[in-house]
Amino acid sequence: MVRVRFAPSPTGYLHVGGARTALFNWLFARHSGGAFVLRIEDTDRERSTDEAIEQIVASLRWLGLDWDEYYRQAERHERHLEAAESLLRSGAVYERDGAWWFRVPEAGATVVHDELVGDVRFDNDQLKDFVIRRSDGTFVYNFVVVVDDVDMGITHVIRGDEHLNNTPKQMRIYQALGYPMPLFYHLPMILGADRGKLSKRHGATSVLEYRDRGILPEALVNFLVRLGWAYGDEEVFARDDLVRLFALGDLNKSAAVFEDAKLLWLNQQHMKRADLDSLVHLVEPLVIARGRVTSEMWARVESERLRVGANLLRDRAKTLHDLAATMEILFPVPVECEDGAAVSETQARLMRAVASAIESLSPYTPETIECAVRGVLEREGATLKDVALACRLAVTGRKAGPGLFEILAAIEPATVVARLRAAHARLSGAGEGGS
RNA sequence: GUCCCCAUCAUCUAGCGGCCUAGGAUACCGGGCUUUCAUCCCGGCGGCAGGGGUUCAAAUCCCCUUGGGGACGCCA
Repeated sequence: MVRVRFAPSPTGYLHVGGARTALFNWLFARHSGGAFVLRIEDTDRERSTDEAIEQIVASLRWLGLDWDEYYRQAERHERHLEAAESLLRSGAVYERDGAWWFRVPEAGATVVHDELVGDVRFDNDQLKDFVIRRSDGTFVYNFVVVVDDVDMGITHVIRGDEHLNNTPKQMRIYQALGYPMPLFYHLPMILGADRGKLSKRHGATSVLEYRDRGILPEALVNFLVRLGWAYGDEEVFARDDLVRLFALGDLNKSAAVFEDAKLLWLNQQHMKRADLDSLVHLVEPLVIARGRVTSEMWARVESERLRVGANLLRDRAKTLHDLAATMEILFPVPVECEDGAAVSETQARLMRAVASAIESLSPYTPETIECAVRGVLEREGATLKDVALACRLAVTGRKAGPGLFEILAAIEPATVVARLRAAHARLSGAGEGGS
């Protein structure tokens, strides 16, 4: 039975590097039908905070990484003390200045068998005796991690590269306690664009920041898993695919740079594939948060209209915020025109004609709208190019967007007609002294 | 400084001795489609860090150099 754990220290938010470590552990557990344990490593009472725990939990939940067991390391103090006392009795540990020190022999070497990196040899003379229990009575990471991993039956320790140098110390503890060792996998780091340690100056590093930027969790998961793992030439993976295909043997051992461009592309890909109702549901609070559409207005628009609109608009959005911005036009709010081409008097007249032609259309569909508009154009001797931009601008406020007939059909006819007439009045009214 | 790890296009990667005059993806640049933008499709640009070996044959194995990263806490 596979048992793995993710063991963050609650000293800050969950960053994308930690999230990827958690993801690999979770994928391996789910792929193998094993257990995924979340263990909060809060033995440093100075730096651990409850807020950090809440942030980490919220991040994992948002990513969809569910755990089967949950532990707080600080709550296992009695058990740690018991293990440490046995080492004190056996002489592997001695007390000095109130702290408990683990004795490391100077001769020989300790070889770490890492399943990813291979055998790594550390000469023991580099290892010095180290503290396992502070003088305040609390225990130190290198000791408790071993006791907990053994007690929790962890079979595979999959963790960040920075722990490779700690592993020989931990191995000595496994040996002193007479415990069997798990398999070790030390993952390469995620770097910033300058190949340095990923930090704030590279942009967002917190998982929750990506949520707030309108990234879908499945897109972040897809992006992170591809930092160090590949399945042939495949790029876009649904969560189920990952669980099915993931294998530790396919992990890469070189560090990867985190770059936003591909994440945004993946986000678009996942938005294109997303269930429409879910997408509409996700974008609702974002639209309302923009301040122009109220929740009452949202509730009044038929859900089918929202689905159709979201479907048309999602091909043009990299993030949920992009989608929210364009979804606004589906509601009866004043249109704010971006700077556009000048609209001629002819175009203004045509818009009025279009408004009348579609005013009482039934059914009101892209096909019937196209038919009506083309009828107007034919009578007026104009082409679609003559009115498309003007109508689009009048109705959506933008120069670019979905096909004209599709987007007109997605908006309530009364709103469309009102916007066309308002634009006509604004344009021709100026010449007639205003009205 | 000491120790450890890593090294294929700008970036993510495929490659696990012959299938490689190195494949895919993002980004970028062209073209197609279209009422516009996007999606989509087609094309282009672009890489095995350098040097030694081993081998009939090396991106793939070994060594050195260089470069990058990490660890050296009574942090995790």
